[in-house]
Amino acid sequence: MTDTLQRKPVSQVANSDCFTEESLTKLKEIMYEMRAEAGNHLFWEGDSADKLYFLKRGQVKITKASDEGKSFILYVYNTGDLFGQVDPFQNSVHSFNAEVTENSIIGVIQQKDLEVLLWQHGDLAVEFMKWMGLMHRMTQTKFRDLMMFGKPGALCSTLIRLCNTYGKNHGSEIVITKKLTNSELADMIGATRESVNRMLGDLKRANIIAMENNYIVIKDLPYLRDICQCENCPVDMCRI
Amino acid sequence: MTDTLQRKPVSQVANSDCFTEESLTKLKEIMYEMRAEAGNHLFWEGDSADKLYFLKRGQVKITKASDEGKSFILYVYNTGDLFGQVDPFQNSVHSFNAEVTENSIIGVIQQKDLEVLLWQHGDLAVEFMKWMGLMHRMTQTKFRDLMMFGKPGALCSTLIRLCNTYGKNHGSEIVITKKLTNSELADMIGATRESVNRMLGDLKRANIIAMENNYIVIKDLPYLRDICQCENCPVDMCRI
DNA sequence: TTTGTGATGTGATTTACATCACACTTCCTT
DNA sequence: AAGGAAGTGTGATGTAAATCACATCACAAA
Repeated sequence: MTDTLQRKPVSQVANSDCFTEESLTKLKEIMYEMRAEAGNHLFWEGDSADKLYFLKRGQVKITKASDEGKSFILYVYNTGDLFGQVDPFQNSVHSFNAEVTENSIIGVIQQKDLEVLLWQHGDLAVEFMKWMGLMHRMTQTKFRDLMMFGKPGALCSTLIRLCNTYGKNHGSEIVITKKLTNSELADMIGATRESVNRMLGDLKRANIIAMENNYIVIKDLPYLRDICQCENCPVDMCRI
Repeated sequence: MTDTLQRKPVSQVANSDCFTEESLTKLKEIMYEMRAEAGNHLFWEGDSADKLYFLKRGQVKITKASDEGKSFILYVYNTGDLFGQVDPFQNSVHSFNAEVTENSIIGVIQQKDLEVLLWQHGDLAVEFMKWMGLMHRMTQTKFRDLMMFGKPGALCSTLIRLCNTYGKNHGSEIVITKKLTNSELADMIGATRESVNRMLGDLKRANIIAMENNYIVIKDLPYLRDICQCENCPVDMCRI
């Protein structure tokens, strides 16, 4: 139940860990591989949503842009993550953009093929349902964190999620092994760069976090937990 | 594509409409029925989450309370709605409270029984997956609306969702056939009662909405749509 | 008929956060 | 090595929304 025990030894956990080796193999069999360059888009809002994506390597951000030009980052997916929309409508469209932020290798699954697979393999269907449930809960808890505890709470929640996704233990400290700009963090919590900068400054001054050659280091995780009333949920759920 | 065409003739649409009659029957066969009085709780956060609930009659709100006593309403479920958590963890717990707000008759499905059913019936598994996808998107779009367009945007989005859930056409106007207090609306958008009151006042003065014996009537839906940059998504998704 | 209770409506004040403006740093390029 | 771009840090100011503090209203119960 301690902070360090809960976190897995590896620095990066993928949401496809929900699946057994066999199920993942079955999914991989119906994928076709594609490459996408950083800066491209996998899909735009309004595009029809009938595919699932398995990120074999790279990074994809799910974002939403407002009319005034502000951008909101809903998810950041990394190597090993599975994402996409499964919808009951024939002509369903995406509500968000998928921005490729690192050169990526992506396995694409057609919804029709997935349906056949789920139809055939009950065990996969059950695992898939659990994976979907997990992703939904991740959205819900993030929603709660960003709505209920003000911008500082949203930032602390995001830092915790970054720990769970990219964290590497270093004694009692946790290094977030991923460079992040103030602007990126701002877009993740719906705040401005300036606000994030000031909040991070406060946390540094209070010795809650520190910077080590441009990586954020968490020195006092319980403090962050306290601010966003974090209940120490499973790392697999509490992610970016 | 017009507003009136899009809305179904019945004033209330249930999320279980995602399922075929046969599938719903299969689900009903593994339910056991229970009754719950208004004011009780179906579950509290921290309770183990291993059940699904089918609301045969009544109303249940999914809420979250902050330490400072503020309450946030995540969902409002009504007759015909299916809800609950399906999780990959053995000892998974709820992150939210389920508050029974009207005397209800509820069909309870054990996760284990559901798994067997999905395992056996591929067609049900596919439908179930689509239902889960729809619920997830509902959460995502609500998240976006409440985060990106300020409190007025959040309120307009909520009014539109209320239309899609409880709306009844009356000529060019839409009556929200459900009494709502300012406080309730406030808890749905994470604002204060006073703010909601002022915003509703503004909308009334601008002739966007009106009150008719304590029911909200929407007189200018396009205006609401504009404020929260609503893209006219399917009514089944854009709900409370 | 009064009294209590929950809801609405509204002003004054405070607070949180965005916006604007600009200096400073890093590091990449050619 | 100089110039530029991208990022950081921070003050001053503006604004949305919360908070506080009441007045009023509707209506049910005593």
